[in-house]
Amino acid sequence: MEQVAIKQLFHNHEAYINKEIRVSGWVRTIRDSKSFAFIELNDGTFFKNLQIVIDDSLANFSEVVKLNISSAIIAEGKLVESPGAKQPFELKADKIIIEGAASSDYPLQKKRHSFEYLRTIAHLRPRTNTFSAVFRVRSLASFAIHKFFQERNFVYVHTPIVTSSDAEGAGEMFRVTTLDLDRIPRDADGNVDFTQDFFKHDANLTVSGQLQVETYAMAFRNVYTFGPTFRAENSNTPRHAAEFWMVEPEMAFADLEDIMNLSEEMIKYLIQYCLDHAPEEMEFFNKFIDKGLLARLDNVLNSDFKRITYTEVIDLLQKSGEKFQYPVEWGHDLQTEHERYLTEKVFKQPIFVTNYPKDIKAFYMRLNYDQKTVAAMDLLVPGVGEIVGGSQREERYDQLLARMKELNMPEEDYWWYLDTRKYGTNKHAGYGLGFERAIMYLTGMTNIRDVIPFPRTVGHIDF
RNA sequence: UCCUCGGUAGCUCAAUGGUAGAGCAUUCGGCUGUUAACCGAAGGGUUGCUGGUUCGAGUCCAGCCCGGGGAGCCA
Repeated sequence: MEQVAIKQLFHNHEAYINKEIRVSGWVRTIRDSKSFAFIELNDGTFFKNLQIVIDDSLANFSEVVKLNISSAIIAEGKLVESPGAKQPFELKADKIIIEGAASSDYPLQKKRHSFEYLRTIAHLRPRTNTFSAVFRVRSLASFAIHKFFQERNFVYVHTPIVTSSDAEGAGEMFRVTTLDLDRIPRDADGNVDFTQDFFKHDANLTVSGQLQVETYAMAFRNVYTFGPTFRAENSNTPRHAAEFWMVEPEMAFADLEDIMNLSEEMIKYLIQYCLDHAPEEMEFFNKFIDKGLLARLDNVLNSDFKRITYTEVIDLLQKSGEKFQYPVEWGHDLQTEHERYLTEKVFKQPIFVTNYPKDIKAFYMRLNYDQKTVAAMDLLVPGVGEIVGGSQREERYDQLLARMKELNMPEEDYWWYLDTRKYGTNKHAGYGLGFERAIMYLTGMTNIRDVIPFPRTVGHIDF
């Protein structure tokens, strides 16, 4: 007898109709009467459940109808057309094998739970509709990222997770050490003696693979990283996590315009891929999580992202007549309220804001000819905020070194980075995409903790 | 870290300073095509913790703990 995945049934049930098949999975719900019952079975391969019909001719009928939700069973029988309106077919089972019954204290009920509660049972929440949909989309989106870049001949580079220095001042870092914290070795000056540590040097978890990946762009031309990133910031918001994934493409012989085009194309590709490969899940999000989701994604697919300079944004905000809590002034970074006003009130679509003042951006960004701004871009989207941040890099050796000295950065730590500007430098550019923020945007989920299987945030490292 | 809202049964939520409740889940019973099935019954509570005000506190006050949202920082 053929073991069939429920996904196969939904995609091609004609091939199985009136045939004997075997399925296996977890019970989502059982509706029973005196002499017959319906079981909704989910086998993990598909968002929808298979309805199984049983009657009391089944040897273990009375035992089966008493099973609790999430019990694991194997069912054998004939796939038949269903008289019920809500499903085209169902399994008329003549044998149910109980693999593992779920005990009666199983915490998930058939009605809805709050996301807050589900976070406390992160090991069980993938069995719910919402999280099943979220994490299938997350999987598809990861694959789509690779597919997008591989189709364009980008080389995937594994940049290090453990690093020796604060790569770009991107944030507070997690320290990596094997030193005995109860007996920390000190040098003559009383500082921690890292020569006795594992690497004979202080070490941290990466906050970005950008500097390393730039060196590979100088060899392979177009490259990308896609991996975990760590920030030890004490930020407690629905958009921040201590461990998250980032996609960082880098292109040689490319400028700001090129990476804006690339990231716009990438976002659209991601959306299209998920719509094509998880239509049931996307439908579910649209119906239960975010009513305007599909219309919004459709709008994104069919429009060009707006591009506007920082200076124009400041002008626009100042002339808007809108009351902002924080003053709008050239030289200050845009506040969340400003970004929201732009994306949600004015443009209602993703926008690139470009050419920020150099003093509010990172040292490696290319200085524009006005000497005041750098060739940077942020992609802002309604509801989520900044989803992509990128720039054309400062490829001029003297210019880069001068900027590093201005910021009192230890030149000797960056000798290898500076070398790229000595040996065949060229204009190049790249960006970072916050993968979880992209998932939030794709699904309509509003908390980053609900798009990471086991989220790590300040004070939380359960599971 | 700051601001703000909240914490009542396993879950989702009610309860004017005066006997702590419902739906779902659980257990038991009923029901011949259900669709978060339905009908009946039962069990289930130190109302986050500590202290205070009061004849009387789930409700008012203070401190603490935990959670949500907003801000900062960023992706």
